[in-house]
Order: sequence, then C-alpha cells, then structure tokens
Amino acid sequence: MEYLGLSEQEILRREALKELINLGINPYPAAEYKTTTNTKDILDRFSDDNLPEDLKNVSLAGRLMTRRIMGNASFAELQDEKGRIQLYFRRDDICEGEDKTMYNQVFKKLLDIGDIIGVKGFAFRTQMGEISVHVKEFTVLSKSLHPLPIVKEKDGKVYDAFSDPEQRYRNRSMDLIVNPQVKEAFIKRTMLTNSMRQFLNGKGYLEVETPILQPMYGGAAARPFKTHHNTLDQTLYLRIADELYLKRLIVGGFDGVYEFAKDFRNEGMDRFHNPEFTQMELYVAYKDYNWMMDLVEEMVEKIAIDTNGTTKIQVGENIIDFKRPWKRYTMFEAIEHFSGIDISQMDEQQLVEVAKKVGVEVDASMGKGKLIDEIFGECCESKLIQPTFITDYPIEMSPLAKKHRSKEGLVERFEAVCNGKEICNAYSELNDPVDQRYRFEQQLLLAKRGDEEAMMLDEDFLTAMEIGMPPTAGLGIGIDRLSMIMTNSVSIQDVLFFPQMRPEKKDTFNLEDYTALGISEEWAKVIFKCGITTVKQLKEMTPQKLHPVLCGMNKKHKLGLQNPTMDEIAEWLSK
RNA sequence: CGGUCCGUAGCUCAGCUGGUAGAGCACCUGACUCUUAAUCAGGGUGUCGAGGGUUCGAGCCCCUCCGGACCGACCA
Repeated sequence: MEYLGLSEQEILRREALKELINLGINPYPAAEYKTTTNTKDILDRFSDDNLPEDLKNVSLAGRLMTRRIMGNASFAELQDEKGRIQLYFRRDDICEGEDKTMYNQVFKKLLDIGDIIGVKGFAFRTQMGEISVHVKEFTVLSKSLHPLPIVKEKDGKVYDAFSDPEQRYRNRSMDLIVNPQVKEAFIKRTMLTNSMRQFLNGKGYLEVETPILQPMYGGAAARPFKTHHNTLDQTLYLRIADELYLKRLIVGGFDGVYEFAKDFRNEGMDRFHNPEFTQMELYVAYKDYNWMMDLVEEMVEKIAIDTNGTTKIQVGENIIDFKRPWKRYTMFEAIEHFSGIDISQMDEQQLVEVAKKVGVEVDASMGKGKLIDEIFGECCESKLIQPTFITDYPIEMSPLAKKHRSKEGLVERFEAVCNGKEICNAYSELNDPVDQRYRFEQQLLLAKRGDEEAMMLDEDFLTAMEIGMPPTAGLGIGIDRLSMIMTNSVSIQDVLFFPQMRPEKKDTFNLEDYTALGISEEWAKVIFKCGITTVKQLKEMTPQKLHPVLCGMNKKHKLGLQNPTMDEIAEWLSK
C-alpha cells in the first residue's frame, strides 16, 4: 500500500532499504563519521613517488554517483562538496572472511546511485592512470530513496544534462548535486558578498540590521507586500528599501552604516526581477556623490578581482572591464551622445515630443522627470555595456536626493549602468528637512496624477531629519544583479537558490468523499491513484470498467489487497 | 497582462499524413577481480500536463485550463 504512486525505481529502493535493515545495517546511522580528508585534497596531494603518509589510510564520505561493476571488483565515483574521486572496491578486500554479503549483497544489490556512504582505504593510481581510493571498508550513511537524474560526461562533453529550468528551480537540491557549475555560481555569489563586507568593514563602517516589517514603506518607488500584525491590529509592509531607517542611524551619530537587505517588491517577475531580492545600502556622513562614485569603482573593481581573479569579466558575448576609472556621463550628455538630441533646456511639452519620437509611450501621469528618465531608458541604457556612471538626474524622480550644487532642476545622483542594466543608485542625500517635506508633498501631487509608485509622506523620518542629519552620501547596490554579471548568468534565477515559482497544482485527496460510498481507505487511495480524483468521475465509471483497473493496480504495485468483487464495486457506484 | 514556443519512462529526447507508445542513459536478470559515457546477453518499467470536443480510432487536430521558457508591457 505504501508503495502506491511510486515509480518502479522508488519501490526497489524502498525494498533495498528494508533489506538493509534486515541485515542489521542502519541505513541512517546517528554516529559521527570521522573523515580525514576529502576528494579534492586527495587529488591535490597525491604523489606516485612519495605518497603522503596520511593518504595511505584515508577516511572520507560523500554521495555515490556512478558504479561500474565487473563481477568481483568494481569502480564507483564518490562526490563530496569539493568534487569527485573514483573508488575501487574488491570483494575480497571488503569481505575478509567467508561471508561475502557486504560486497555481493550490500554493495552490489542494495546500494544505489545517490546513496551517501563513508569509505576507508588508501589512495592509489589505477593502471589507466586515475587517482583513486582503494576501499577496504564502507559504511552506509544515508540511503537515497529518490533516483537522481543521470548525467554522464566524457572529454568535457556532458550527456543527458539535467537542464529543464522548471525542474531545476523546483528541486534545487538535485540541481546542485548533478550540475556542478550551479554550485560554482552560488559560491561566487558568497565570495562577492564576503568581498564587499570585507571592503566596507575595512573602511570602518558598521553593518546593521533594520526592520523588514515597516508600518510605512519608503525609500524607493515600488508597490509593497502588505501584511497585518494581530496584537497591534495594524497594517505592516515588507520593506521595499531600508534607506529611511539607515538615515535615522546617521542622524543618531553613526558616521558609516550599511546593511545587506532583503527587500520585497510586489511587481512583475522576469529574468531581472524576483519579488524578494537583495540590496546593499551604505550611508556615509560628510561625503558627497562624487566621493561615492570613487568608492563604487574601487569596491566593484575589487569584487571582480576577488570573484574572478581579473577585472575583465565575460558576460554573454561581451567582456566587461571593471578597471578604474569608469566612464562618466551626465544624463543629458548620455542622451545627447546616443540620440543626438539636447534636451537640457526643454520644457515638458517639448520633452513629450522627444519622448514620442524615440518611441516612449507617453501618458498624462508623467511629469518632466519621468519623461527624461523614459527617454534615457529608451535611448541609452541598453547601449551601456561597460560600467558607466550616469550623473545628475531630474529632481522630480529623486525625492530623497540633494539639489545639485550648481545645476537648476537636477539632483546630485548617479547610477552605475553595466551590461545595459542599472547596478547601483546613489545620491548626495537630501538633509534639508524643509526641502524634504516639500519633496514629499510633490510626490503626493504625483500620486494624485495617478503615479502608483509615488512615495508616502513619512513624518517620523522627517522628524529625524529635523533633528539634523549631516551631509551624507548614500548608495544602493543590487546584489543579485551584480552576482549575475560576476557569474555570467542570464537570469536572476541562476543566482537565487530558491527563486519564486508558482506552486505546482496537484489534485488533493479527500478520503471522506470515498468512504461515504462504503469504500475502504486502501481502495480509496487506489482509486485516486488511478486518476479518478473526484466522486463525479467515479460515478461515471461502470463496474465492468473499474474492476480490471483496480485489480490490475493491486497486482502491479504488489499491494496485497483482497480484490473487490464486481458486486461490491457496483454497490459503491450506486450510492 | 499580450505574443511565440514547450510539457511523452527516473533523466535527456524522438514520435511522419490521426491507425497497437519509441531510443540512449538509469533500472531489473545474468556474465565479468583495473573500469571510467565500462563492456556483453536478455527485459520497456508510461494516467503522452489536466479536462472536454471532432473521429470507427487522438501523443498528434480543435477548445478550455494548469505549469514553464523566451520576448514585450509593467517594474528604476
């Protein structure tokens, strides 16, 4: 009964599990398995002439990935976190006495690909020249009941790769086991954050944590996820940014704070967007955006070297070079450079004309700033492959950035664009509480015009600013986007372990529906498994049709149930 | 939300003009004490994503739905 719904291979593995237990072998032992080495260590340190002493007696553990059985000797491959190594088993080494069970039964019959075992033995080189471990003793550490995809490789060419994106994302464990390059991308992502953290700590900035559940969302233009706190009987939002909290800490007297923040935006999903994503935000007192540009260049250059050993990164068809200094354009310069149109002196009506000309869909809710941003997006962004700073944005788009020190209508803001996508966003932060209140009020006007993403007015934040915030430079840098570039990934899903997916919809089994017809629990499950998942479907059957189906299932899956008679089935269907 | 494509065995995929579900690997039975995509001899293990329709007959044609990928919209 318990095997119902399982494939042949899964049933066989469960039977092997029982057999192991019958032989007195615990397939899931509790005790620590002491290892002395790992696959990579052996391969690195092996020497034909002068084998290190400790490799003459090794203990290591991992997952069995292939087996090549040749009667009384076998080769297998063991995979651990660091890699793979070949194992050599001989019956008479595994079983010293007359009892050959450990080899003939346990190794040959009861182990499967995917099982986790520990082995003891010695390192050696085979006649064909492959460094291997000659196994003297093995221990089952975890029996695998679910078959793995079988991926074969020869001369660097991979056969039967486990490549279906849906399967891979839904079953990331499997993906990581059989696709080593997937693991590498995630290791690189961690190297990236380690590198960034090290850089920031080295400058003396303090890593902090601020609320993810916020009574009011702000710091970015986006739609939030909304939730509710029962005790407070209050609406809370998952943060879309942590900017407004980090600035309160600057007000509080920390001169450099940063946070690796999971942010949440309730918007579309595509290969550049996941509803939850990671951003690093940094605020440093007494600095401005020019200073911050230098910091970003220095930091990202270091990250490229730390993750890839070079400033030149292959991304798709392009080689992107993060070596300092990066190109810098003002936004107006960039638009003029790529489109030949100088919009720096234009009014809103003229901008509408330009926007239409370059192919932007214009609607009434768009202010001057939005129009300029759209024109930039259309003309420039995708053409900026090498890391480039775009500076001096229109004030309407940037309610938290300080007015430009010399250019009317602009703010001291920059973005770094790379491979056609924004990777960071930074300002000389607005610290004038009067101006900040005015900017929030302008946002409210935009909201009235229909801009769904206009910011809310945050009184608590304004109070903090009224206490007095030092002049401050702020930065937000997209960790997922940067990881995509550093790992040459085409989709954000390749740098998130568990990207958001729609849940698989499965028919739900409702036992009472069946027992109400006088069907036993066992047979109800069988009927459900046959694909008759509703009572309505069941009623449409005839006893003549159903009887052989059920008896067939019973026989095929070795359920050992008493087959129902035709009359019994007729009775179920008649109720 | 719109367009294009996809969903068949544990995995990768084939399946013609509608006519009894196929291959490789995996798996099962057997052989083999240095193999490595091991090999050799046998064995097909499947609600063809779900539901409905057309038809004598549907994996294939039509409709609806579910899930996914890509492009676009939206989203800094």
